[in-house]
Amino acid sequence: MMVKNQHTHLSRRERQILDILFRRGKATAAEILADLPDPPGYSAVRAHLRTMEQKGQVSHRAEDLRYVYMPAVRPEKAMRGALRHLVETFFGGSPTQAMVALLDTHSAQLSGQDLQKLSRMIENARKDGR
Amino acid sequence: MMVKNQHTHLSRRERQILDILFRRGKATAAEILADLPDPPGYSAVRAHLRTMEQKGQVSHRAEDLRYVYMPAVRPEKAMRGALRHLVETFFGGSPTQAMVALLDTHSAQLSGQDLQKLSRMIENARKDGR
DNA sequence: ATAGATGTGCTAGTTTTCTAGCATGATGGT
DNA sequence: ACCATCATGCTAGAAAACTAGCACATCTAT
Repeated sequence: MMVKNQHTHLSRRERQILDILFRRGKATAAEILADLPDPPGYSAVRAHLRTMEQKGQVSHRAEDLRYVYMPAVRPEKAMRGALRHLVETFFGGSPTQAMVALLDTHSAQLSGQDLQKLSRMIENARKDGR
Repeated sequence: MMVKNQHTHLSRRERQILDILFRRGKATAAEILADLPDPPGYSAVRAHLRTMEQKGQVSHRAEDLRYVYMPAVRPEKAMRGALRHLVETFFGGSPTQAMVALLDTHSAQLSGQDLQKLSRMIENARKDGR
């Protein structure tokens, strides 16, 4: 049914809430509220969650007498979409450029072990490629 | 003045428009309209651009008798923010994971040459690291 | 010089988003 | 048993986003 970027329809608050859910995996209304920038009232958050559930963006289950919400789309899938969108928007569609930037801006957080792991992965990709 | 993610305040349309501007570098109202999903009227786009300019999100200059718009923040900077946000949201803050995913989902578009280049960069990073 | 095409600015209205407040039910401690 | 606490559902109003339409300016070709 070709729903487009899925990401570009969301309203401001919806996007913020979904991001939090992706980050945490799952969360209660109160937890979401705590993470929200320019936090509104508790009621507002719940109202959003309810409408988002209706639109099929999140789902909930009762747990310990309260609702725990989670994204309705598989994180894997959302991640791929976000990645593609970012590569498209800032790197002219070149994943290589994106990786270079990643390496560059986050180098401080990369351990020697991480780099080794990456190195190996890349070698494998090269072998597969030809 | 500690403006937060900058990205999370934007309204739906504003985000769409800014993304287009980052992708194209600069664009006229008509070009933006052409790229916009669920395209509104031409007037609506111009109105948005005007208010966005007031808010300091875009700037324009006259060129060939028409206005050409561009992002007001340096693409470099916006890119870093977007990258950080994505790493945070989907990869638990681990740039390595992000790179793995990138390698994974875009492998088809990566040439042997690209991979070689990456390999070299990573080697360099390792040397620097210790 | 006049009509058509294409651009801008501005205003005002509709629609969507966002929010608070109130009514209600379950739980747990005193 | 009762009150305080914390949850939910729902409704209605405020605020922001979104949009179209009109008036006017400039250029181009007839």
